[in-house]
Amino acid sequence: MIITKAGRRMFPSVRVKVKGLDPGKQYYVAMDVVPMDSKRYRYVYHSSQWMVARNTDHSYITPRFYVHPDSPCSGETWMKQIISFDRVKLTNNEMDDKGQIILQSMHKYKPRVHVMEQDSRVNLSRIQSLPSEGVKTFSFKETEFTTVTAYQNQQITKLKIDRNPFAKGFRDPGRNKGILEGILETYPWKPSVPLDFKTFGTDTQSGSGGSSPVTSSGGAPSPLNSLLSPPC
Amino acid sequence: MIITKAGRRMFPSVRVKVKGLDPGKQYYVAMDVVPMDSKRYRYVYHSSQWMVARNTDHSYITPRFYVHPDSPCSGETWMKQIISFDRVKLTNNEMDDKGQIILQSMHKYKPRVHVMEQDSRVNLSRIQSLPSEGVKTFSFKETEFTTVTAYQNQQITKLKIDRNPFAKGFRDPGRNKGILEGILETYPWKPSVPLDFKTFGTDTQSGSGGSSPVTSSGGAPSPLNSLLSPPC
DNA sequence: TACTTTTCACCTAGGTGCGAAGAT
DNA sequence: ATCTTCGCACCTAGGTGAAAAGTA
Repeated sequence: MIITKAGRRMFPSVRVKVKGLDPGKQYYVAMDVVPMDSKRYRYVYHSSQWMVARNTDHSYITPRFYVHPDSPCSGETWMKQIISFDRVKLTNNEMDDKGQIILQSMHKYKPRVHVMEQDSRVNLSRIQSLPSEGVKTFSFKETEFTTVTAYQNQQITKLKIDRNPFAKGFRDPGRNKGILEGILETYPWKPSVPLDFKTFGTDTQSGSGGSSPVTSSGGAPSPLNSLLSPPC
Repeated sequence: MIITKAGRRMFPSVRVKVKGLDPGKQYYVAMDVVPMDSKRYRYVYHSSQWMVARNTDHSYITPRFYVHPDSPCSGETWMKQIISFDRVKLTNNEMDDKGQIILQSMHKYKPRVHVMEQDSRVNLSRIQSLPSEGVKTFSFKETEFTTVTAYQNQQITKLKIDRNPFAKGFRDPGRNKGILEGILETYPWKPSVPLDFKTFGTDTQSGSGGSSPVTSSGGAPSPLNSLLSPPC
């Protein structure tokens, strides 16, 4: 994943579905990115793989949280939409003052998604760490990535150019779809099983099914629903 | 002010400063637009003024609220920034389902700003009207406007073209600044006295001073301040 | 006649990878 | 030698009033 001083969006972005929430309760949904290890990597071109370049980077920085802009929002609303973190920005600037997620280049990371009830009456702007109760954390092996300041691999570059609308200007219209393209179009980008607030605990990986059918109840819409417009 | 089926931003937009809030408490800030009367107007070009065209339009629609996207937010944060409603959109489509503010063309309106404490434990998505306590409402004569689907007055058109960045393409670079331009540049667009949550009651006009100096206290910034990023 | 709707060129605002230049 | 930064052309996304066409 590209990181820059000014901050760069992730592509593809983290997108999840959630179930098992109480439709009437209010929740915050947030994301952070944690290191897989403390190793620095380098990409070996001729063998097309990442190798350990150096070990033990010190200076562990407490990860920053990105709170989903729809927060806080009712369980009902969270559950009926895809929750997309497409505005998260990654930076390598340790002095960043724009609340962006700070990472080191040439390292491996894993995004996490947190779902927390609002009514655990902690003032989110004052606590030092995530509350230990009323929070569920999810992550997926499929979303692990390596940070770079410039792409190391032609296939990744092509993937981004072909899939990211903002890179359309670099697309090569003359060429037929290659092997990679074929793989991409059938690849299951994300598990079809929604995050289950009731079933999973902290830092659990998904993949197998959860239970807890979604009770898609519905408080009657009121004239003032627009108070939280767009519907939230 | 232009209104369209798809929704049109206001220009200039409503912008306020607030003081007298409890820095530690959480507040919602919202805006709505209420009719000045139930009259329909027409613009008489040769006398350059709006005349009553017809009286008593029935079908009073409950105004929609636009909640400022930073809501909820601490009093401390609200008070240290200009609160801008530049993303509000006005529409003449009574069937609008995007939460936009619905108005009738050729009528006169007045924007209002509401500041309310969060802890009045009403679920905002379920109540039928604004709570009667813990809410302060402000409005300003300077912000009254008449709705149109096309400008009726060349001076207004020129004003918008000259001041709205998105209308830059229509600017006439050859012409010197006219009389209107001169007036505009010295006009006090908004009162310099911030809204005082403690002093004013419901639907009060500003203009004279309020008391209540702002105690710009400051809870020490915590690592998790970014939980509400951008700073809020 | 008196408004409203639609389409359009022309903007602002900002997200891409490229390639040259910079840094260590 | 290896990684990072910066300016750039080229996009997406969407906010303007003009002018033509629509409505009643």
